[in-house]
Amino acid sequence: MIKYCPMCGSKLKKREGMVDFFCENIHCPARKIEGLIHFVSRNAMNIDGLGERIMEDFYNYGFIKKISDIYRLNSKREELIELEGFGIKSVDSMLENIEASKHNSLDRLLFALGINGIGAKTAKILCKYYTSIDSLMSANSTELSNIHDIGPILSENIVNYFKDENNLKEIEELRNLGVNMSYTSEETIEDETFKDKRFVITGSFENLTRDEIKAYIEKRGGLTSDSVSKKTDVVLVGEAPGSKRDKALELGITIWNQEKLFEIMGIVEK
DNA sequence: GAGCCTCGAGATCT
DNA sequence: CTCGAGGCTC
Repeated sequence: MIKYCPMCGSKLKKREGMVDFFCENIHCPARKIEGLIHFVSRNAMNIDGLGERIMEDFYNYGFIKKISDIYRLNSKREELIELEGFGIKSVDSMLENIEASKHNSLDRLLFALGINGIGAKTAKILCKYYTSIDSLMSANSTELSNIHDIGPILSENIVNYFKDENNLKEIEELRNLGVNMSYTSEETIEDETFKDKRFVITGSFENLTRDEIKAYIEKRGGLTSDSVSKKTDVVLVGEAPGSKRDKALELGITIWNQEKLFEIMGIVEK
């Protein structure tokens, strides 16, 4: 079944293993909006109060056409307050959150930029070798390929991204607007309960998001990943698990249900 | 020992 | 999908 983009009429492509469709047309407004939404999203720049809905509206009103516009929004304060559904409080809180995001570490920014193939994890890996965006920008593909987990394709994607005039311009704009471009976050491990244990999470848990569980595990020296393999130590199975549960059973991997997880978290936390 | 292939593992970033 | 390990060939 072929689907078409409601925004520009181009064909929609399905991404392998992903639920969403995306528009083939690089210049499609829908794609630009998607990119902007990605930029502010939880695991990227994490700007609260500027969600999907609002971003779409702001794009259509012309307040935000490109990512650097997010950091120019404070000059539109008076206009924003006049908008329906907004007031002094919500606008100021949003602007504060935007301001705060300027201090994010480089790995968040790298992920937020949406470089092809560079997700949250790969962004962190890159930051271990390049602690500022300038050093990353001046790296060539041979050098990048030498990094474990970065191969020729990712290297090319990175180099090409930083070759693009528009991208370079945007990065300079962001820099001038005060966005941090160096790696500052350090992994804080509280204890080693889960040292070198590999976890996979499937399904949902009461009162806890996946990210919270993930953070909990990582703080205790554990690792999380998205796919089950024989290297996985524990699979956390919540409500409505996916095929990961089946795979865990197939491979005979330890399974913890919600009860077990909460029990362990209770013991560890006291 | 370079150049292939295949395959398991793990990340993808809209 | 991409990466890298390991196996195979020349």
